Amino acid sequence: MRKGFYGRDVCTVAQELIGAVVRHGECSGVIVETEAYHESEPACHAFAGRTARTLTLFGPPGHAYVYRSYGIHALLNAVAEPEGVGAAVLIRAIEPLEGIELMRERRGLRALEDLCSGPGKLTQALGIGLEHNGVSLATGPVVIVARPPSSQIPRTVRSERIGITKAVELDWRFSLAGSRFVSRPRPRG
DNA sequence: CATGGGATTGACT
DNA sequence: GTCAATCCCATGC
Repeated sequence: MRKGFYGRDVCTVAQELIGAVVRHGECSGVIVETEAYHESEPACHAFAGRTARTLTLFGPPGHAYVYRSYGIHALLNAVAEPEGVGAAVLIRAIEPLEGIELMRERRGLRALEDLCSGPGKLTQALGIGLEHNGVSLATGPVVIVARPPSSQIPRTVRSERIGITKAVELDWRFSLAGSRFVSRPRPRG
């Protein structure tokens, strides 16, 4: 992504990441679903302030924040807002693009729609783990690349975030309209 | 130091 | 629809 992309309002970053490509090694996919999290609202890990766990959330924008969820899954976020502000965009689903056979091996599945249609699924498919916490998304090994400027601007749908118990009223979930690679429950429309 | 809950998934009824 | 698996760490005593 261009310089300065991540250091802006986290919702803007979340919406504009739809259509970008995330890549790790030979595997890649188009981002079709994201959620924004900000230190000002209680669903965000940064809400409680700086801790050992959330340190990268407050670090420079454009780096990966990877953490373990429910003791099992690694979830991939892109740190946003200026350094010192705790905010990140959760990558919730991607449309598989390259390295699909390797993704199928890692996931133990064949169906394209099931490979990366969830935040824990896509990290497993791409081979992303806690060891990638803090890496730069510009230099890798996990990178996010902008969609071609000539390509059409993706039509996005805005809805409530998934799986949280606090600040559920905020419409901070963004997904690619009509995509069958979005996680469930699907946004209305 | 003990405890409890979580930005989930997959297997099963 | 229900439910267990499994680990990090924030919180409270």
